[in-house]
Amino acid sequence: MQEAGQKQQSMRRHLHFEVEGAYKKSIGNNDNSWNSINIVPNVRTPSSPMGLEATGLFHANSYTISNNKQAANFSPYSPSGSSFCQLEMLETHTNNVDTSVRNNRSSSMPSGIGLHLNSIVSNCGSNTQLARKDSFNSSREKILSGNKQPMLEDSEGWLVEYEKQMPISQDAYRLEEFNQRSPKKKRNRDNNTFENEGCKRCNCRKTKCLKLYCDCFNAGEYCTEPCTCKNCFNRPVYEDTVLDIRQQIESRNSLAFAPKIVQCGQESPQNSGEDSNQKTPASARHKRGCTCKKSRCLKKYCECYKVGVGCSSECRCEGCKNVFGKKEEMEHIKLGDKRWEDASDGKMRIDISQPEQSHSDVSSLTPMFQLSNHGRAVPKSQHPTRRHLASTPESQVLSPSEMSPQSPQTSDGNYSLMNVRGSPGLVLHDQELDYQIGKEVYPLSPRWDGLSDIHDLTSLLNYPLSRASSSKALRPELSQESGSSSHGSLHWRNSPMIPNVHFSGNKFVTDPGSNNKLYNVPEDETPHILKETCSPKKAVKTSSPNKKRVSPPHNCLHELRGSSSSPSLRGGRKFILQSVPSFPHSVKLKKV
DNA sequence: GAGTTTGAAACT
DNA sequence: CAGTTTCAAACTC
Repeated sequence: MQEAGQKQQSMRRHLHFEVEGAYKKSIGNNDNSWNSINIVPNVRTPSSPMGLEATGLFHANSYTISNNKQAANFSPYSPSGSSFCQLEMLETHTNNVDTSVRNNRSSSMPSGIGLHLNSIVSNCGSNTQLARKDSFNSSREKILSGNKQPMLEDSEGWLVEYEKQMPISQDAYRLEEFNQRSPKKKRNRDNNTFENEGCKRCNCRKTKCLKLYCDCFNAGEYCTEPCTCKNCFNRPVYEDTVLDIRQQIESRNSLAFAPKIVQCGQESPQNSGEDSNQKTPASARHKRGCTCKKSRCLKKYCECYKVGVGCSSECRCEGCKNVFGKKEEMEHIKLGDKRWEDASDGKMRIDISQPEQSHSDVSSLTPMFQLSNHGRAVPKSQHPTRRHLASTPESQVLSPSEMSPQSPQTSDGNYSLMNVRGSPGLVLHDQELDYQIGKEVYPLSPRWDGLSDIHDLTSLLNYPLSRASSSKALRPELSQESGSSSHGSLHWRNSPMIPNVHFSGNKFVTDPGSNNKLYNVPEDETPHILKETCSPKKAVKTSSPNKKRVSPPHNCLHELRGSSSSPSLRGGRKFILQSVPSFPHSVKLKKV
């Protein structure tokens, strides 16, 4: 630490935190200071005065919150023994604030491991993706139970308790207030939101960035420097807090952090007799729809417009004029588009026999932009430079940032990767999706919301699991090594855009060894979080346009299928990803 | 830049 | 669960 400090400029302030011995929370969340946090491992520091203790939290403690990149970057430093870290604040205003870093849940790693699925601005290099806490729930609970740390019963209450134990936090708050950017800067921030920063940052004042009001939090990201929020808890140092609250929110609404934009093409036709826009080329839409009454869906107040999608039957908007697709238009289109379905045999197929074609073909399935731009800027998702988007056409979840005309262009490959990793897209609400390898058919639960890329079953398979944050049910690996790599195996996993990430335990982990494995999740192993929402009642709720809070639609396919006796497989269409030579370029999605 | 409007989220 | 309040972003002046 000394050395490290000496290397730093004299202006640097040092925040010390004991990684192993004490669990300290820092309220040093001043926006500016946040930027300049560096956490340097291997530095021993005095125990924090903070009363919060958490033992055994840190085993791999190196991470760096890079001020330069406006991001919290956690380096995979794992000093088996070193339990102390130094948090260096560069030009910080909160020099006396101890910071606890409960880190190294690979979740926070830039590699994309543990990326939250709902990231909307995954291309924002400045954002730190939140990790699923699931993977370390057990340890955390142990820690907490033995830690006397207040458990979250109420997010606000928890914070209150939290803050009570952190006298420093009060000062930090004052400091923060003192250093708070003036509202005047808000405009600057606004200017930075998309065009300049490439990502949208928040300006929360009262919610501590721990509610869905906060765009960062909502997107599963930590607040970063561009944010002008106050009393922000949505930062890596409060990872546990964030994750707890997220879990709470998810407990209220399991889809709270689910992708808001889905490919309706994947929705069951039955899902509606009315909601057939899924079949339309303009298949992307807002999952819950909007409820605009005055803006006519022509302003960014509108959730649909904001992300560049047309309104759908899910919307309860009034006087919809959405340039990306009016509600009425969407419904009209959906009725007419049959490309998803093979009329001759009633089987649904996606033929992506050729790479480029597959892209174009699939893209044709996601024509939302094509159909609905209406002369507006083409959503970034179509931007040629976004190779991953180009190569992962519609099947992937269209993140708002991708879809938004305002979304920034990604400067590096990160975006796409993250997007693929974290933005599962297609939502199967009512259809069984199986993929066939050779002669075997592997069921993919339609409950899985994450069919993000036909090319990427990995993504597809992983997403739902991620959704099952609290689920202990872990799907077994599909590992369809049965087929030859060229034939039976699904090549998409080899796709450059497909990270070798899979869902292990409760989080995403890189699995170098299983890079080529497929995952098969028996239906009965569907994450309970998804299962539990499968009651007809909830399904109705989901489909109800009047519901603000949405239940997982995908879980309810039974209902969507009608009230047929057996929810899981019967009554619904079954999709089979038919493998053809040279998959992934030759994959057929077959409805059986 | 201040104030207003808007609709989602949260609350009752 | 419907109605209300709170919130932060979007928008207007």
